[in-house]
Amino acid sequence: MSEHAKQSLPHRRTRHDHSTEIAEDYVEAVAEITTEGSSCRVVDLAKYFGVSHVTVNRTVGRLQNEGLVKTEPYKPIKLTPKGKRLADKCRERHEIVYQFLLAIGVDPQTAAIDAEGIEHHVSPKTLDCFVRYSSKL
Amino acid sequence: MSEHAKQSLPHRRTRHDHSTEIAEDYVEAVAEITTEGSSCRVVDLAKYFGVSHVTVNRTVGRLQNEGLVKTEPYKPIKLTPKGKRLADKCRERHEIVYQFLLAIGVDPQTAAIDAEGIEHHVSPKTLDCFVRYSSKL
DNA sequence: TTCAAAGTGTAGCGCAGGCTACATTTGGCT
DNA sequence: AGCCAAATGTAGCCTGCGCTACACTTTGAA
Repeated sequence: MSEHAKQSLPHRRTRHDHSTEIAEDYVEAVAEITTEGSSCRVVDLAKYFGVSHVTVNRTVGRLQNEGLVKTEPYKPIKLTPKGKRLADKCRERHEIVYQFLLAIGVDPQTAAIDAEGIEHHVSPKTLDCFVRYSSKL
Repeated sequence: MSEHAKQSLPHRRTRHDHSTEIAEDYVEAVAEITTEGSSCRVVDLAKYFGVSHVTVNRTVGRLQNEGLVKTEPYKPIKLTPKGKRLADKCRERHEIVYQFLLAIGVDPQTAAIDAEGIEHHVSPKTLDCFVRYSSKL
């Protein structure tokens, strides 16, 4: 019975975070695509995520409302300072998770896939443990 | 450019899995609540996940369509054999992830929370690495 | 037995992500 | 300049998860 109270906290957290994950994925992608040469367009993100340009468009609109990106019609997508900060944080975390998976013996391709899924659910504390372990080798 | 093809696979996968995660969480919860004495009711799941009974009701309906659970109006929720199998698999995977986090030095409470988020994104290969590491201590 | 509380079901709303189909703008090439 | 293809925008639909409000069963206690 009091099990429920104890359990509900983790679950509640997991559930809500979903739309945040997408925001993180997008700013990460915008950062990566932008630095990779030219600018980041809707079509780039559509290819990157394997979704239609419509989905990208609406999501970018949401991110703009949240102050993470900046766009004008038919113009490239840029990160705001806030978006840049988030992207940097995510990129760093992503790298830590990826390197950690490699460190425990996961093959690079699997590590790349799993890191994508895992990164959003790793708390700072756990991330610390990842760093500590990776650097121990 | 060919970067995109390489990248889109991991992302596509991550994205789709979301509704599957909830199915996994539900069968896991039903299994846990049911074995903990009496039967699993809508209200139990609502408390467990910290959501309204309406949300539980609809989700249980979906899971019934997918053949994971069985219910009749005003009756308890039971797992089908298929649901039981999934629940067992998830429980095992969950435990592995949790124990692994403890093994690398994460505190129990944080490990419980992070395990909830991480478990759905761990591939069999990575899970193997987790097992190997945990048993190495 | 009766009746109120707890549990469950249903209607209907919002948000977010997915899509196709169609309209519009850009941009490059002849 | 003109035109076509690619990129972008818009309309409208579906699914899934979240909710409140309200209706209906179950159930236990007076």
